[in-house]
Amino acid sequence: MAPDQTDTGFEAGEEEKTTLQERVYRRLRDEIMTGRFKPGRSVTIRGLADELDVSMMPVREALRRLVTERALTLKPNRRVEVPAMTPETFEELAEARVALERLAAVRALAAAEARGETDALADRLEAIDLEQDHAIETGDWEAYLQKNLAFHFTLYGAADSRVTTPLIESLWLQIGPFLYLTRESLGVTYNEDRHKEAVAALRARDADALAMAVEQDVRDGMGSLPRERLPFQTERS
Amino acid sequence: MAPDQTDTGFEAGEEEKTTLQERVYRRLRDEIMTGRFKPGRSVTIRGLADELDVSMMPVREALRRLVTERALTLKPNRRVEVPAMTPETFEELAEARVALERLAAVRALAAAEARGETDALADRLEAIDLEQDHAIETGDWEAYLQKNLAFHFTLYGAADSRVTTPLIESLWLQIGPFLYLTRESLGVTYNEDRHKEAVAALRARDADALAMAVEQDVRDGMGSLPRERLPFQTERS
DNA sequence: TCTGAAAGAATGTGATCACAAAGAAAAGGA
DNA sequence: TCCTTTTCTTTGTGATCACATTCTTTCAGA
Repeated sequence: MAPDQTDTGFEAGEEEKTTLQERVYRRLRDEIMTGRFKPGRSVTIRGLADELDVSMMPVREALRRLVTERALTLKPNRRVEVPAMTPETFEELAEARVALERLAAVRALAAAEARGETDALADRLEAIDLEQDHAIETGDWEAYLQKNLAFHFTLYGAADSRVTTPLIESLWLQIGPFLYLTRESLGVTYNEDRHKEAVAALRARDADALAMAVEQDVRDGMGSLPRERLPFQTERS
Repeated sequence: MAPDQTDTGFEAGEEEKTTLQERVYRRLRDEIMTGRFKPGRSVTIRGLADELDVSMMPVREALRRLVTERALTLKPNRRVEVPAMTPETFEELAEARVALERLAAVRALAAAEARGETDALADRLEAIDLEQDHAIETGDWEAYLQKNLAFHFTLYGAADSRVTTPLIESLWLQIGPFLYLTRESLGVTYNEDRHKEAVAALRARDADALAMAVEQDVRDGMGSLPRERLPFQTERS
């Protein structure tokens, strides 16, 4: 993993020599992403500093960074909390994902083709998709989400986009914790495998079909969740 | 302006009672946006702290925030600098703008229509556009950019999008300084007025036409700049 | 004149402290 | 029992300092 703030950081991280702030940030983000930080939980600088056995400074900067990335919210009281998800925000996140991930997918195809790595990329994606199928069969919700994330970012990573990819990451950071929170209330159900459609489009060098497969994948994944059973927050919990 | 980090902050700010860090952040961002921070300029915490007559802390947090928003870059040396623009990044920024601003425009139309404010919005946009025309006639590059920014964010602001608008702002923050830097090397030239097309589409409640007008406006604005004369950096300057 | 090592200055990171504001708890009055 | 007021605690913000790393300058040797 790169030592600076520009690395995507979505890969599982080995402990490396970086700044303390960076490690605190990664740890907190990981906990948020996997839903271990429940909305409404009090997040205080001193509390986390004690818990992580560091001083206030690294925690403070990590929290600010997460707030800037919208993984956390800064309330008018200056207090930080895990943001609550509303149906409106959820809808908007889905739309933004469609817009940006279509773009990223098309760019990925162009970049991979330019380097002659399109088929190699398709192979890698296919392998990930197989693992995801396995997760679905065994009903492993966390593994399913993990493989889904890997699929998408492996695809977009091929584009080497320093603009688009970070934007998409920001969206996942907002959606992620919410999806993990649904793991108790939902079984894994999937109608059509859009990932296989995407891989096929990739092999066919069909940008339009690829964009459509990605769009449908996003819509399926976020739209199929039954609204009334999602853990939207109306009050604190 | 809101006291927390979620406000867009693109409006001209009156001095209000916020945190020191917030004011430092706003000031630095404004200087970056208007190109007063030339790429390659050394940006140090202590230097800015002395210059702004505050301690290191507010500057430190403001810089980190700007780095997270990609208005500044954190080099591997841990030093912060104004990022250089490359043709590839410029192209990608344009594509991302098209994707997100189409979405924001369509959402703005829907939201305005739901509140019955579509014509009022169109009126406001028309007024801004007139001012922009004036800026073009007088050859005032800064005013032109300023009015262009106002037009776009007035439109998107109608959507009340807490997800999409910040993403677009992040893109403008990366493009803005670059555009301001071109003010010496370029005259203001504009072929067709896409803003008028956008207003017309808004009045006609035609989402597709609106999206197309916005897309063309973005492409015109960024594509019409003659590549060879843009201040891309290959070395430090 | 050029190259490379060494000394000095400058910088980012992290820790600790002071202070004001916000929250929570306790006490007082009806 | 309920509401208001007061006290005490907790929290974020900003300042200052120490230390290790990096950058810059200086100087010696060829």
